[in-house]
Amino acid sequence: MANEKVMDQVILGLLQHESLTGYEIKKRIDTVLRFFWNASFGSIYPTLNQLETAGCVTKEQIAGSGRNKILYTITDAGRIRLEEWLRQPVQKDELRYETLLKLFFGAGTEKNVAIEHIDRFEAKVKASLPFLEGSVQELRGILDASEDHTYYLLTALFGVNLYNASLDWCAQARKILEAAQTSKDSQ
Amino acid sequence: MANEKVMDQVILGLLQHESLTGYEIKKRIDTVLRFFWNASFGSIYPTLNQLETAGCVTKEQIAGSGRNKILYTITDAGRIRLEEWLRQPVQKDELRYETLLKLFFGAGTEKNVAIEHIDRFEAKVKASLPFLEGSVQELRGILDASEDHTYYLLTALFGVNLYNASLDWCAQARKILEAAQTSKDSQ
DNA sequence: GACACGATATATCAGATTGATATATATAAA
DNA sequence: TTTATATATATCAATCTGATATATCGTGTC
Repeated sequence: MANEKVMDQVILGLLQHESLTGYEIKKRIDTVLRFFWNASFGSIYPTLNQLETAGCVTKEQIAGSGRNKILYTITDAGRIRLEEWLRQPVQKDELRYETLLKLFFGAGTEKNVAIEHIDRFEAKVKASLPFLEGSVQELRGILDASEDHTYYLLTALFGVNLYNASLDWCAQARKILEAAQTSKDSQ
Repeated sequence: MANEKVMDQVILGLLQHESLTGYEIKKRIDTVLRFFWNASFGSIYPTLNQLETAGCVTKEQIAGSGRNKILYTITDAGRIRLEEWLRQPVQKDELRYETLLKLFFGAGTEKNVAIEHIDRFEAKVKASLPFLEGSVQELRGILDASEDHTYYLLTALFGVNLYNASLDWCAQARKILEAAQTSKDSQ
């Protein structure tokens, strides 16, 4: 048993809400889970087959008009497996920021290079914030409609906190670099 | 060429500062890079061999007293390769939080389970903050001693911002869950 | 009507990474 | 003396990513 494969649970979690194809699962991950989880087709399709073998999901061929399409539905066994996982303590929360890596080793280049990394990082964060802030606003308005909305709100709120803290940091970081520049210039 | 292997650059970045063994590289990653990057022996040792073959590092057998030990030193080619990478735009900054995943799918269990996840998350963050805050304080005091310190400060500062934002979120999240609990109880 | 383009849809593979395990010595504590 | 922990390298199965292949569908445009 050892370590549960988290990908299994992501798929079961999405299927608990509605039956989906592999392609639709990928889209869900890329939109709603995007800022705290991601996955590729190369892990989604094999995992779906494993879950079917394990009896956690059932396949259903949809013959749209020649194009093949496979709809997956969660089973009772799948729901039980998901619920058990949800109760277990979290194994790992991980941050993997190449931006911080390039800054940490940044003394190897000019300060301008570091500032450009910060500018690009800031631009990415600013581009992502509106979606998260929109989600928070929307979810706060429909909190009573479904228990799900409360949980979605929690995650979106984390994103807003993280991204605002990131923007604060961008301003602080630029100030520190500018100060360092000044002291060096005056040597 | 396509995508540079980031692990190569992490090792070159650490070796730029001082020659190290594979084991010492692992220790550096686990302490100073810990909160925004990590790596296992299974990627460090093979990568070191690849870097040697590519002429980016040189090996040196250290015969301490029977125990084998291999010290790696960066070459000029390695320094050039690192500097080129430092100038290139960041490919990917990634967050991978199992905690948010369990909360997102959390309507499948009781609210108490969600609160426990938040409590454990908060405990982990609180345990990590002192090290980061200590680093910030220390680095601010020795900013003039080395250009490196400015860059180390930037990354430590990001950690402090992130972790403080995380603690804020824990309080917000608990409040939201408690409010939802109340409205359900009063039905 | 022909053509191009992007979205839908599944599948596979090389290369890279993790977490575990194996092996062996050194050091410190009980 | 024994036990445990730190130092040190190495390898492996399972897994994941990013790329690529294949094919259909819908939409816009020349």
